[in-house]
Amino acid sequence: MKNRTRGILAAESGVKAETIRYYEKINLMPEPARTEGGHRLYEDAHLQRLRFIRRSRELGFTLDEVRELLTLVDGQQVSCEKVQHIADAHIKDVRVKIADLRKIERILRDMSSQCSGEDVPDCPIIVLLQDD
Amino acid sequence: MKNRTRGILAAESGVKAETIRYYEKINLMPEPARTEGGHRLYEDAHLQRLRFIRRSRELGFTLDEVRELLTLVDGQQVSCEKVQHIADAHIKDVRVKIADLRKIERILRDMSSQCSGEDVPDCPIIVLLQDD
DNA sequence: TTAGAACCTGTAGTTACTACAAGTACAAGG
DNA sequence: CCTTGTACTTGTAGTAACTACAGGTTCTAA
Repeated sequence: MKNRTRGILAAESGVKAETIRYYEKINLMPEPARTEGGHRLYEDAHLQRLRFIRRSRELGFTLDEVRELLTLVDGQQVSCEKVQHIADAHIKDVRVKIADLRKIERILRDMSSQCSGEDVPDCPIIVLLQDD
Repeated sequence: MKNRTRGILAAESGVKAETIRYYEKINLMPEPARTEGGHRLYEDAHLQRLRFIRRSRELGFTLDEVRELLTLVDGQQVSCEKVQHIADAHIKDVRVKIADLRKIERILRDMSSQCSGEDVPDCPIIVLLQDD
């Protein structure tokens, strides 16, 4: 019910004011009403939508995935199946990323442990980075 | 000793030909000699440097970090201490990323498990995404 | 009324590439 | 020697998801 300016919406949603404008530009957020002078006025629906976007982004969904999710939300009845499909695909991505980072962490740890930290001519880390 | 064109260097290094040109533009790779007609001719040193860059990138170092590492390599004597410092800072970054992704994975898993996949009016995933 | 904060617009910068378009060089086969 | 096709040359624009201006206007509170 309450109308708010962009700065207020930013504070309420946790999304930066400039980002809100960006989301409007790429049609992720609908254009709000304006004051006579041209200032944006946001309603509760905007806040709800923006929080949805923020939460989705925090969970690592791309803006395209968020857009898909929002399309499903916008439809009169949400297709649970489709939502779950998007979420499950994303879980897979996240798991792959974790596995990759674990490998990287192990290699970095091994490299660093071989380095005494003293200024010897051939730093083991550099040598390892040069290996193919 | 062997000279090579950009395409050959790309094949030997595992870095795409266009990316090599990009690295030259941002002064990560030195300008190579040219044929009379203007084609680039790379030497072994270029290959070695490019492999170093590729390996560092694979381990998640940013180009700025790679640049720092290369500066240390370029110095007549490598400072092992500085190299280890960069590597250790990067390990920390990687660990933070892994921790974040684990949290995300758990939340996504929980969300998905609450969703039956049937088309009920309020998909639990959507509801959870709307929570603040 | 006036000062200053917050807003408006459009545009450029960020990271690390990738993908053109339009033209030139080179290597191999005949 | 000539042709043909591939690989090369350049500069520029696009990608994701913002972020940061500049230069000007509106709103709010004292």
